[in-house]
Amino acid sequence: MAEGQSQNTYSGQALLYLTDEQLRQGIEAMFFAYRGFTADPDRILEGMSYGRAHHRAIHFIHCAPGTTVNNLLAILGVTKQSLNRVLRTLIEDGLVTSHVGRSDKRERHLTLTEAGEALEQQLSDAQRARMRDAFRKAGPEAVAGFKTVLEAMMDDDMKRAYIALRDGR
Amino acid sequence: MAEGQSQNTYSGQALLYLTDEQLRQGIEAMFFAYRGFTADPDRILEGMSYGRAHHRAIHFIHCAPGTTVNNLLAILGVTKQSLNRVLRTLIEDGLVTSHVGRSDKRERHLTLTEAGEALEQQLSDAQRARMRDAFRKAGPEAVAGFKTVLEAMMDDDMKRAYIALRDGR
DNA sequence: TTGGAATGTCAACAAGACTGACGTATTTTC
DNA sequence: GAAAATACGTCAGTCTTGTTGACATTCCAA
Repeated sequence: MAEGQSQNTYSGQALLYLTDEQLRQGIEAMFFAYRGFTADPDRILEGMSYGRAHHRAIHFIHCAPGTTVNNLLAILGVTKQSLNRVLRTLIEDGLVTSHVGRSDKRERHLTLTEAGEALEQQLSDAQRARMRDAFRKAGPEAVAGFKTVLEAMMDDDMKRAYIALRDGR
Repeated sequence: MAEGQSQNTYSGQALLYLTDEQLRQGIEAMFFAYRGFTADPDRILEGMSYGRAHHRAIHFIHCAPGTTVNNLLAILGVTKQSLNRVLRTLIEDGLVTSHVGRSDKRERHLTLTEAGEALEQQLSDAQRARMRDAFRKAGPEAVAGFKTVLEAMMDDDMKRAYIALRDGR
């Protein structure tokens, strides 16, 4: 692990947090933390023939009720065919309703049913509980830093989607 | 988004960063940031018949040269069948070598070949570049908070693996 | 009005995860 | 020394979730 150490020692002390070793730590922290992040909802979903993809769809339909398939596509970053399979099962199972658009009949507007909202609640309760524990342990300043770094790590279009969701509420 | 607001207003100001809305923001930040986090290596890997699973294996073999299959299994959190498929191709392609253990001949010790190290370098350069940009934009205090929150979000055994890797260097 | 663009659906396939069962070599335990 | 446990590999089958390709419907603008 000696490679590339030299290129980061330009100005002595101030940039020590940018050494390759620190960056590698950050990378591994992301990897392990993401596992924890998804563990609880995954556990709930397993055995009910749903997966993480269903969770994501439910999450964002809950946040933006009446959103279109295309809109959801942009947020989730998958192909429409992939999303369609997930949506189809959710609609069949009565968790999501799909309404033909009034002004543009090509569009389908998606909404959670009562059952869908109930599952969303269950999933996000579990995920929030972990996030809340982590936030509480870390304290408000750490949480601010956490969000700052994550935002800086996003692709530009993902950042736009994130900001739009955040400010749209 | 009116549900559950009341349960977090116990003590007025101090815990505002723990509202459901703040937690939801954190959840979405994790989702979007993780996409950015994996985007660059994914782009490099695509078209060379490797995927994210290969990247993860290469990463941790690089970090702990001579590690055993069992060890890697524990860190990656997948089944041996799943890991085996990945390792087999990496060994066939001459990126990883597998040596029978000296003291315990049941074990296989895994190491990156020169070609393997080259690919690791290419992948981690890309991932570190993004992490470095994010860290630099956010500043040292934010980075400290970022790591604190991520660590608090891990499952206990993942945290142990993370700490061991961190302190083992 | 007609042809292109946009939206969404169906079908087939691949990667990567999983379980379960089995085989082999080696080590540990009784 | 025999039996149990461990480490690893492999075959076969399934599931989720991503991909492309082909196609129907709807809208809009030339």
